Amino acid sequence: MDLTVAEENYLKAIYHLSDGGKKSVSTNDIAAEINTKPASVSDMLRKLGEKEVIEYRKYYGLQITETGKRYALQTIRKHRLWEVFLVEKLNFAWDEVHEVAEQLEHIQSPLLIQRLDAYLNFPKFDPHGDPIPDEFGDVRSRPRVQLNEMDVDQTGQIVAVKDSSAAFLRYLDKVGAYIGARIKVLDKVEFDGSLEILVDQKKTLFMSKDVASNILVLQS
Amino acid sequence: MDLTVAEENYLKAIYHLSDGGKKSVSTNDIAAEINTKPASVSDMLRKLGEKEVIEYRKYYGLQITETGKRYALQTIRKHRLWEVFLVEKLNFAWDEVHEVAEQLEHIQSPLLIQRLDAYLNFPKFDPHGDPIPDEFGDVRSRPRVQLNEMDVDQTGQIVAVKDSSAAFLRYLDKVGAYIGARIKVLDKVEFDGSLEILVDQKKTLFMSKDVASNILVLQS
DNA sequence: TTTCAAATTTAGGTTTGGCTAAAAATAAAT
DNA sequence: ATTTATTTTTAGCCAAACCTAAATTTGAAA
Ligand SMILES: [Mn+2]
Ligand SMILES: [Mn+2]
Ligand SMILES: [Mn+2]
Ligand SMILES: [Mn+2]
Repeated sequence: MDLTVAEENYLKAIYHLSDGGKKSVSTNDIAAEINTKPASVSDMLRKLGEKEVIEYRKYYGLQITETGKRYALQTIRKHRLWEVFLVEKLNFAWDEVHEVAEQLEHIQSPLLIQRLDAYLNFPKFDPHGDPIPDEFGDVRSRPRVQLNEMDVDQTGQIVAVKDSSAAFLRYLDKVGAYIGARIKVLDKVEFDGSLEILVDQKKTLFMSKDVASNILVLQS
Repeated sequence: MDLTVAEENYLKAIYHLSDGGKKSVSTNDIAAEINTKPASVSDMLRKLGEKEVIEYRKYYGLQITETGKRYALQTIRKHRLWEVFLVEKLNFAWDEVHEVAEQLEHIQSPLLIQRLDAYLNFPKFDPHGDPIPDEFGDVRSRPRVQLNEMDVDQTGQIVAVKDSSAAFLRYLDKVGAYIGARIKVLDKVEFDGSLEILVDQKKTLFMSKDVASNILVLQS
């Protein structure tokens, strides 16, 4: 069976919102995620149910099926491989890749993805630190915590960002935070949860709790 | 104004069939070229006329406008740049690239094409020897003749193929003809137009007139 | 000049993926 | 146990891009 571009986008949104199939997802949440109206989502859910990529019970939520998960992961794999290509080979900044990858992820050609993967040297993570599923849909996830949940004096390495918006990524560029940076929590303000961190043993940085909650750290 | 994928494909077909805007094109020819029914073509021609990318007079032919030409050349540029990428970087064979390039040519991102062009070192020709229009739509065409029209003892270099079908390209691979090969016409059979050529001063090759007519040569 | 075959267009229908407005179901609050 | 607010679905439309079948136009042949 072949999915349309719209169906691929819905499935990807559902996969993300359900946290990989764990949580149940609401019609309104999907509508917000992909910028459509709830009425359109209802319609599509019926169709996805008929194609058996989700299990859909009207008025109650939906579950993504194993088949659906495979399709979603395939699209995510393509999205992230293209993001790596754009950054590594075409010198895109990490805040410029998302829109283009949203288009490229729908190109149909197994050979293309296989060759691209090899050309990029089988990368395991995309420019935002997100893991790239292998061709069978297996994801190697690393244990990671939100920076705002770390305690004073704890150390680690920035491995990913939760928010991939251009605004957030450019802010990180400006203050000198990047994937791979070694960090240490120097201070935490009780009142608002903001914190002071040391980056690469030389630069100190103040950030709000909101910013910190979008930075994911591998603790050491 | 933004064109849909279908509109881009129609415009590209019209550009090719009209030989770059020179000849007039028929509804049936377009239908054959893009595998649709004449009725669908009529419908689309009306729309393209309204968008003023062609000048359309019902029952009489159509002319592609300057605007239309610019769009067509933009799509052709993207198609050919992607073909170069697939062959040079991802090790696709020259008979494997067309279908994928048909999809990639519709990705919308001026930055992507600009970077891709630079990454490929501003190539002037695609893997089939066709010229790549520059970002302004200017095409640098070389004078070239069909191999079947050359006379005995004339020499030259294969610079392009007219037929880019996988079947034809694989045939050329098999017999050892390729873009860049130096050739000399050794003999021509009066009866059926078939000919014997010398490739790279070492290998002789017999081919039908039909095959020869799809090989384009820069004479020397 | 009439006739006729081929090319082309129009009419009417389908699928996909949207939309708005209205109806229905669920869940929360009295 | 009702009422009410929220969520979700249904009903009815629309546009794009195709289709088949029926009309129309054109141009060539009789
Ligand atoms: Mn992305
Ligand atoms: Mn990413
Ligand atoms: Mn091609
Ligand atoms: Mn080509």
